[in-house]
Amino acid sequence: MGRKRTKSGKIRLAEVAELAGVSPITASRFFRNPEALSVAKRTRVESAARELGYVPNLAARALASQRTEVIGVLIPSLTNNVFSDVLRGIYDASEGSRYSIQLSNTRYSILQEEKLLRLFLAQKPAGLIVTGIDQTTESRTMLEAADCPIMQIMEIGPNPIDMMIGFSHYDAARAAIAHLFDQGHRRIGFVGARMDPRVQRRLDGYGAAMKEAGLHDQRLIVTTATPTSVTLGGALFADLLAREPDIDAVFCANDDLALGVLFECRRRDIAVPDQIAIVGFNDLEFMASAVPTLTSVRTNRYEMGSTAAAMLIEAIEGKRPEQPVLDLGFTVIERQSSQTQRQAASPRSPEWAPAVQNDSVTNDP
Amino acid sequence: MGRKRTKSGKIRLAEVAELAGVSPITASRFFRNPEALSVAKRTRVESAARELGYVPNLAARALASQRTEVIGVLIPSLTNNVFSDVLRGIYDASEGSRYSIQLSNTRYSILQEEKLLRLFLAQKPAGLIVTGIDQTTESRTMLEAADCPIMQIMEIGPNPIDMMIGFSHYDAARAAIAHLFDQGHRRIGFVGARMDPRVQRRLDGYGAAMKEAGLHDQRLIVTTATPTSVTLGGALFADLLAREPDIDAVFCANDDLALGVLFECRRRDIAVPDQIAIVGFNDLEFMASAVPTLTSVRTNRYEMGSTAAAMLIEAIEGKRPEQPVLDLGFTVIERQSSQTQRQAASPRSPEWAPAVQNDSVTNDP
DNA sequence: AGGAACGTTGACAGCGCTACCAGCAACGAC
DNA sequence: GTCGTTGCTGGTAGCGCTGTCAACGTTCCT
Repeated sequence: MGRKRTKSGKIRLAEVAELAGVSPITASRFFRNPEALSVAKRTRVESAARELGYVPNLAARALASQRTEVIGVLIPSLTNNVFSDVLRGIYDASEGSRYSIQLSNTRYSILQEEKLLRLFLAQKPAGLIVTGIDQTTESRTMLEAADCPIMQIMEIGPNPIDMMIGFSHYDAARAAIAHLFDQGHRRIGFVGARMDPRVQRRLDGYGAAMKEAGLHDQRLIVTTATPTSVTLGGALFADLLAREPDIDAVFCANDDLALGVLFECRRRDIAVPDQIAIVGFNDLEFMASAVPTLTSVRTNRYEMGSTAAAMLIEAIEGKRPEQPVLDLGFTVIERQSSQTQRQAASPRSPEWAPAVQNDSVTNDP
Repeated sequence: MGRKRTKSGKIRLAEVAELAGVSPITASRFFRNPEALSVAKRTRVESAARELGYVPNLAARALASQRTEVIGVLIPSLTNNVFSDVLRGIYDASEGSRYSIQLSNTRYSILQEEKLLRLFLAQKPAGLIVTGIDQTTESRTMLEAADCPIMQIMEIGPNPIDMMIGFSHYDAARAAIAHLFDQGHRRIGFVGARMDPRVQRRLDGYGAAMKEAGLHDQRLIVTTATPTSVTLGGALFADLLAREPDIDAVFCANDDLALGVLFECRRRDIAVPDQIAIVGFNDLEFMASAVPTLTSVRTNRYEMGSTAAAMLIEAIEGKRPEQPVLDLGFTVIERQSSQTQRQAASPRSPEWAPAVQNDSVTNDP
């Protein structure tokens, strides 16, 4: 009958092995651990595989080996720019590795996260990336019991489940407020939307800084559970102004809100930064380009994603990092929107020039 | 010895079947086609599965059935807002279905796309979503030979591989230019970046409209292969102005560029729309919020993703749509940035108000 | 020279599920 | 009463790959 062919006409490992003149198991090893083969067989299998155009059947491999080569990723939003940068890092780092990414959207719900976690874990992923440190206790239990490496990203905190990579949103917010204090601002408002745990911690950092300076005032804080948007930034700022017309600065929980505030200032002919300073968070690309250029807290999102995926893959392959918690820090990028008159008088870049960024107040741990 | 347990301690279908007092194959059917079972057995299997907390092993299922429940998605960019909206639609529509999404990033390279396609096809996906209509001939051959439904998204054109959903970028650009003509503009510049095929077709639409009006001038067109950004919008606009100071409008290939142009106008004290009108493309959220509010061409991105996934799943399950090509149309959203003095004199929304959108020039096929 | 140690290879036996087809009961048509 | 026909159920036989462990040849040491 000659050599058997798989029903679908696809090449199997057995065919490769036959052509190479080795046993199937040896051919199998070639794909998983080539170093274990003698050079002679290695080249024979390699050329046989190439000649036949062999592609391994992942389902069969997963079934036989009792594990998959899938990294599960749980993020709260698919559309938030912040997460797309992180995601790009994750995908870039996973490319070229044998692992593929399985992505799911928790929509900022830890209950949804728990549900998805259960789904993921049931398929024995090779590793898992989850967002933040605020899982349900049930989720935490499952993650701790999981027999694969776990990476928590976006922020750092106590009691990592396994590995953790991010930065302190609390400290970042404090640094932003410190910068505003430096520039002489005192009545600093806070504008926040969505209020997920990380935004909440930024608010906490803001609150702590204000309290220490004896400047805290609950009425300076405007937040909403509504998803963030530029338009919302303008609306929240309008609320803030209506309540507290004497504010001299606004710290926005993210850059979209900051842009909305800027537009609202423009609508009302409020001079930025002379009448009101604006500071955003994340340092999205447009911040450097706005008029005036907008101060923001830069976070290393792409690096966070790529490092997380790279570390996770290392851990999957047995090389656990000596430092399981990595603080990627942040940088307050000071731009025109928060610089006082005196400093703006000798601008580092002329007003009309394509916005140039000047880094400062770095926190690189 | 009692009942056998899987090595990992997980519940297998056989255990469920045993508890339910049916054969494994009957239990299997319960999960794939419950209607085929008698009501009695159906409930027995269901409660047995629940009691044991059974979760099917997808790898075994894929191996035995020779097909996966994976939908492959190939998009050019993970960070472009346009695609994140589409993706969200795809993920939302796939949720609740049995299918999972396998995402890959082609980085705007059709060679990379071909490579990824080969990878995907080798794993026999249940269906495939690819971006655009400009595949390599090799890719096209593979897709046509694939034994799963294929969905092309983002635009429509002749010769669909299988199914197609999108809109005409050419027509959308023409509609935008027609609107500018309506408003009395004649020297209309084009600013484009990245220049992927869809941006190219917008440029073609612009060119055709200008030619027909006898206003075409190659010097009005500024493009670059560089990835798009707000900052780049400002820079390209600066180039355009340097070359053609007498332009009275700019059509931007996307909204980020438009925002950059707006900021650059502000930097140079150019009045918008009085001196120069601005029209963007995609109608991202911030366009309605800018000062002045920015005219744009709205596209139905989320709907595109969700409909594509829903139609694909239907097709996978044998219910092919009677109409395999779906035109989702577009809408020119006219805002302050392109409305002439006369009309602005009686604004539909006061200048200072939170931006309100007024839809018009709809193309809903 | 004998044996241990190492590097390399192969046989066997599944992994958990489903395709295929056969079997059986219940029912209606002729 | 016999013969389909339909609806449901089960047995058999893998899907393509890898874990385990034994066996082989070679080298190096004593």
